[in-house]
Amino acid sequence: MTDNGNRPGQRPVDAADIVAAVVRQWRTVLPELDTDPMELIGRINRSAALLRQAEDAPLRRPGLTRPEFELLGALRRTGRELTPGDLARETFSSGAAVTKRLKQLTERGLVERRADARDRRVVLVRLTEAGRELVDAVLPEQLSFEADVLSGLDAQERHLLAELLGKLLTQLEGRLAARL
Amino acid sequence: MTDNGNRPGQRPVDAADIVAAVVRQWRTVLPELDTDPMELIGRINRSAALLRQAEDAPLRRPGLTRPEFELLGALRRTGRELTPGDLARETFSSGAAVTKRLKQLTERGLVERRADARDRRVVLVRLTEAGRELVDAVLPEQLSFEADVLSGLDAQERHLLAELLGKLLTQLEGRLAARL
DNA sequence: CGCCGATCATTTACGAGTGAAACACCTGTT
DNA sequence: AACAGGTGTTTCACTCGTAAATGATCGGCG
Repeated sequence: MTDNGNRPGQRPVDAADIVAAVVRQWRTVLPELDTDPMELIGRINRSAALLRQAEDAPLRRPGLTRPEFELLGALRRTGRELTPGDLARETFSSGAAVTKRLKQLTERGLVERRADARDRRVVLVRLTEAGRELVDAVLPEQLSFEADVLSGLDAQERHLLAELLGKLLTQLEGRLAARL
Repeated sequence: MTDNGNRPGQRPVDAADIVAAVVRQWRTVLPELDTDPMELIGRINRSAALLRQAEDAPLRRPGLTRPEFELLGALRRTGRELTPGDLARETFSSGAAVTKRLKQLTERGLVERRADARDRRVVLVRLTEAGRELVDAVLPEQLSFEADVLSGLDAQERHLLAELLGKLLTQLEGRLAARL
């Protein structure tokens, strides 16, 4: 494939991103360090931070935050009513956070709560018509915006990257679930 | 060309990670959606979240948060005194956050502030001896912990992944810098 | 020299998330 | 039937981050 002068003892990375610069600094100060994990984890974190910062442009227009949108999205894609507990699991946030978001989204008329008939502890949450319409309107914009942001990579690179991250994620999910 | 049916093995989408499951849900509900960006961005975000959640184990022992450690690391790897403004740029956080962290780290005796002689607006921050020792003690542990977390991928996959993310990051940095 | 806009750090007010406690309710056991 | 323990949701107290305002200082320009 690409031979980028992968000489042993010398690193293949002449990349221009910030993480590469940071790693170079570390190596000049503490040369015996194994900096490999930084190159990967640092880049994942940094990419996520950059994406989070910019990616939400189409969401901000209707005044949504990303966690709010993910909550609405979970309801939309499952197609059924979900409990706050379900939503906490689906969006990987605490129950308390879900309660707060539900409060706001209810006030805006995007979701509705109703009591469960059989078990009165549980609350069932569903999208209102307005909520469903909002998700259906925003999601394509958001996806096209994201596609644009990712357009610096060609389709093959994107798929390869997604595949590798999927593999990593599968491992992490198993490994970290075990630790909890 | 995107015949991404549910045939296992043909597309890389038979992955078992959570993002794949989410994408599958979206496709059954809104089949006309181009879900490709989700597979990539979703996985980046989710990986970052999972890593953040677990990765900091060696940091917590000495009672450090990750942002605090990154501040100390910036001082250690540059080898010079930095101003709060520098630190804000290096750690990608707001100036106010840096001020708060400096307060705590100063109280713990890990960093020191001193006034700049030429320009009395600026403050120069440096590691104390204890701070330097702490970074040097914790960093190898942290890196080895991270290497362990990443061990589900083999070396070749890790390097390929790091390389692709580096390319993405380079693009994002340019693109998003332009938007600000 | 003295003012004016710019720059740097800090303070302030506030919003959002978290873990733990509180509350309501269910279920199996005696 | 009553209770004990478990589960689901909400509330509470707290921490952390941010944006905007504040205060101090610099540099240039009339």
